[in-house]
Amino acid sequence: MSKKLTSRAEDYSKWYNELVVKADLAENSAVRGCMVIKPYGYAIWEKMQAELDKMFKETGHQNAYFPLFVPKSLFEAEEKNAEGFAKECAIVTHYRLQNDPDNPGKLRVDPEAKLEEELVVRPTSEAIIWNTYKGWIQSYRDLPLLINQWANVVRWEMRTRLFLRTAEFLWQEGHTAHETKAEAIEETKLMNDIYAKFAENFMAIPVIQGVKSESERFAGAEDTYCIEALMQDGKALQAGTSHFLGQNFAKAFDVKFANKEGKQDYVWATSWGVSTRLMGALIMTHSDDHGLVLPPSLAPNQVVIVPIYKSDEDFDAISEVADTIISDLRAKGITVKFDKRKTHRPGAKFAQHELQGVPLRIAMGARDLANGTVELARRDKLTKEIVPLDDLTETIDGLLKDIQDALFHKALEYRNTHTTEVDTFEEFKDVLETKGGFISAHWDGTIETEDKIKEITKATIRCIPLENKEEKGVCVYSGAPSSKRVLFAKAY
RNA sequence: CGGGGUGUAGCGUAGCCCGGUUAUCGCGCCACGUUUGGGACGUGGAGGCCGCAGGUUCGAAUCCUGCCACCCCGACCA
Repeated sequence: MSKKLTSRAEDYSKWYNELVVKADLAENSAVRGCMVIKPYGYAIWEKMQAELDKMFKETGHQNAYFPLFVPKSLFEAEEKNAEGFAKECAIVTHYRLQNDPDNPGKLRVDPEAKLEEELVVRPTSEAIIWNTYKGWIQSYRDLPLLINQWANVVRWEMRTRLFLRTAEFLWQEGHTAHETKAEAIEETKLMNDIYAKFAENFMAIPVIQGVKSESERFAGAEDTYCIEALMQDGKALQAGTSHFLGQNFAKAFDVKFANKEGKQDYVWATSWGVSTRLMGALIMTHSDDHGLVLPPSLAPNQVVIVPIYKSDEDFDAISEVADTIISDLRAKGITVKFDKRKTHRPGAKFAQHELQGVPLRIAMGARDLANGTVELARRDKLTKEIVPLDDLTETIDGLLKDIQDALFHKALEYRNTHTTEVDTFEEFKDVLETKGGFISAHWDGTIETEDKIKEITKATIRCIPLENKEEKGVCVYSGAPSSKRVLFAKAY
């Protein structure tokens, strides 16, 4: 087995898969297309959950939980939504097994136990939630209703990939109901903004906020806002979405309320979500050939201490100093792990912690004890320095902030140098092929052009960026007039 | 679901074309000893229905047929 990861130049997909498995984040399960998230990977997910949850609650949202199963009749109530997800649904048709008379020791589905109505395993929860909201909303006094749920969903995809597209995945989905259209749109934008802040400040992943074109829009939505990130191989990844659902679900599920004038009106809705896919974004944004690189805010352990010793006496002496360092760091809110395993040599520990992306490593041996120093190594730049034990806590605190910042700016720099404005289709194809990344170009606004470009180049419109200014131009493909540049890329 | 590829120990593999001793090698694993400032070394050891089911043959990992699984490229998608 090679000690290094596969070179990404050779095969980015393989590199990604190897990294996910070797860094102990996740692996494929025995169930087709499903993923086992291992403890280390799950610890990262928990950190993400905690931060998102905090941001949701700060903006007035509450958590709740709705059923995994959606009766087919409810599922099909909002037609566009149902149609959009129909091709990737897992369906429960029976509720009992029995001994198979033809195969002793085996079980079969009891044909007598067929459900009256099939149950769809939720690919998303709008249907079951709006059916419930119907009973919760009667008056404007019940609004806004701001609810989020942490759940698993199932989408029976043809092709799957660890974290990026698994048959079952974990996510949060927010579902809100509002009195007015303006308020619902405001909520949609607010949540997209929260996702952008989370991605950039917490995960150190720069994102572009924008609106989806009609063909990429969520089934059943009036408008889909999104955050788009650029991966190191030049492909784009949709990292989060926030939908303005208009009154589509309110009408489909008959959710009306009495407004201040005493008249009945349908409520306005939003839904928004991010998933374990964000972990894929994390891996593909920051990692290098030594393994994962974690921003300090997401690392289960921000610092690891590796003792280097020959005798038990040495170890005891090092442990004593290490204990002081640990309590100082913890007092400052920094998470630290003392890797005191006697079964592994220092070199093996170094390699493992690098693979797992621990931001800072302290190595301490007899030499350091004598000098009152430690060796401090930072994961992102792979640099090492000898630093004095005095004010080590401050040094580390500063370095962690610096790493968080450096990771974001490195990724931002990459995105900036891989975002290209083009004005001709020749240039479009050339940039896509030779350089990749985001392509900013004029588009005539038609689905036909979008489809044609996709067919020829495999690039899709990732979004119409919110920050793009009005600019007169002509469509890169059709030559028809256009008022704004949009962002194209090959996507995951 | 179309096109291509691969299934040999926990992982990565040799052998297959041209059938023939006890299935190769590396990593990992176990024991003991020596080691420990960047993935240690030595000695010994355990681990295989060679994807599954048939067939051909004195004899099959190897040849034939069928099936299954996985990977890659499409279509689909957060």
